[in-house]
Amino acid sequence: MSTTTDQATPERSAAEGSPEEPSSAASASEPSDGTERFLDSDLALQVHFLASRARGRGISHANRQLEGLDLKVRQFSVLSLAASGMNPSQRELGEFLSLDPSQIVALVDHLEKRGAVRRETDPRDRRSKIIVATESGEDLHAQALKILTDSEDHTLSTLSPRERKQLRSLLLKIAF
Amino acid sequence: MSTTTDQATPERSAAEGSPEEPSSAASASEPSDGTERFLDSDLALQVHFLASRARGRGISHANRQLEGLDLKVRQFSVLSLAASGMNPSQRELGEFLSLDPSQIVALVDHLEKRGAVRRETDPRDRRSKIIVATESGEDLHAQALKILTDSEDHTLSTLSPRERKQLRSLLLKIAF
DNA sequence: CCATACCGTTGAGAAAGTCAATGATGTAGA
DNA sequence: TCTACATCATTGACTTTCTCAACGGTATGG
Repeated sequence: MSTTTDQATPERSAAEGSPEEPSSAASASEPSDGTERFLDSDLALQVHFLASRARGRGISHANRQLEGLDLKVRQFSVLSLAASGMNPSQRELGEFLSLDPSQIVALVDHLEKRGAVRRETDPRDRRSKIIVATESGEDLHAQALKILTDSEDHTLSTLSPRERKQLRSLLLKIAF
Repeated sequence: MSTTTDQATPERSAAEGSPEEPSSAASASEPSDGTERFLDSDLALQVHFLASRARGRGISHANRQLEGLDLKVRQFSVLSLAASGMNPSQRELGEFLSLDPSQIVALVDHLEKRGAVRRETDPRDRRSKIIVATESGEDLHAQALKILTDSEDHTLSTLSPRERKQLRSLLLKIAF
């Protein structure tokens, strides 16, 4: 798909004055800078590149929206599983989130100090620590989930409901 | 545009004890580990999570396959655009790859020392440096592209050709 | 000529990722 | 039972990646 009237030929580069500017912190977005001409490169065909960009945009936006809760997507992912009622251990958290156990420690430490989660020694295996959300943690999670849902809705705004479903389904197939 | 808060880039796949081909006689279920029970969590519905995991797995595998060329996906992305004939400037590289200009400097420095790319001052704007691949750089790119194509083929092995096309199309829509 | 904006570069510090080692605990086998 | 080995959370050291501010060289518009 090409909505560009531009071509790959390096003819000129500065014929347009200054398009616009990121006036303050509001609308803005749509980083359609002028690098769309690279969409024809073979790099742009690679899924890892597209996934990286999509992910980057999504997480970036989500993190901005979460600022009010002083929470990051990274922390939310742990909190979310802790609040899921599925009683994940730290090792499981690491597996599922593709994070090193040492990072889980730091994440849980942070959330625990904040009073959002609690470490509970698994009675069946005292080496293992089950991470569960506190009441305020569940509160926080509910608020964050709402914000993230809206954020994702924004991120996927160019996709129809059907396409969104397809996207999730396809990603799920290759994510595990 | 500068993305304010962004998250990292997990490039590790804890879920892989043995790279290579899974095969084996085992039943080989979806998740390599045993954390599939979390697929019902609301976290697993979030596109950013799925994209992160998919991306992590893909890049991780790709990087392993590229080890023989002593090249990383990150470096390839710059080399690829340099070898595209589109004469990208460093600023454009940064925009397109969502990387800070300072990171582009480091990446180009590395590739230049290796003799894969060359900095050419843009005659139209002497502030700007056009990055072009050398002959050996184009060679390297060709080899890497082949490896990455195979790698992606492996990463997307659970998807039909039609689904792969859909996935690229959907990601493209939300990546820009 | 001057003010302003942009490009690449440098440097510093924060965040994230990687890896090895350790204490506590669990498990299987002699 | 005792013993060897594996697993879990944790710590610490280190590398990579990210983010931001500042600076010199260059362009652009008065």
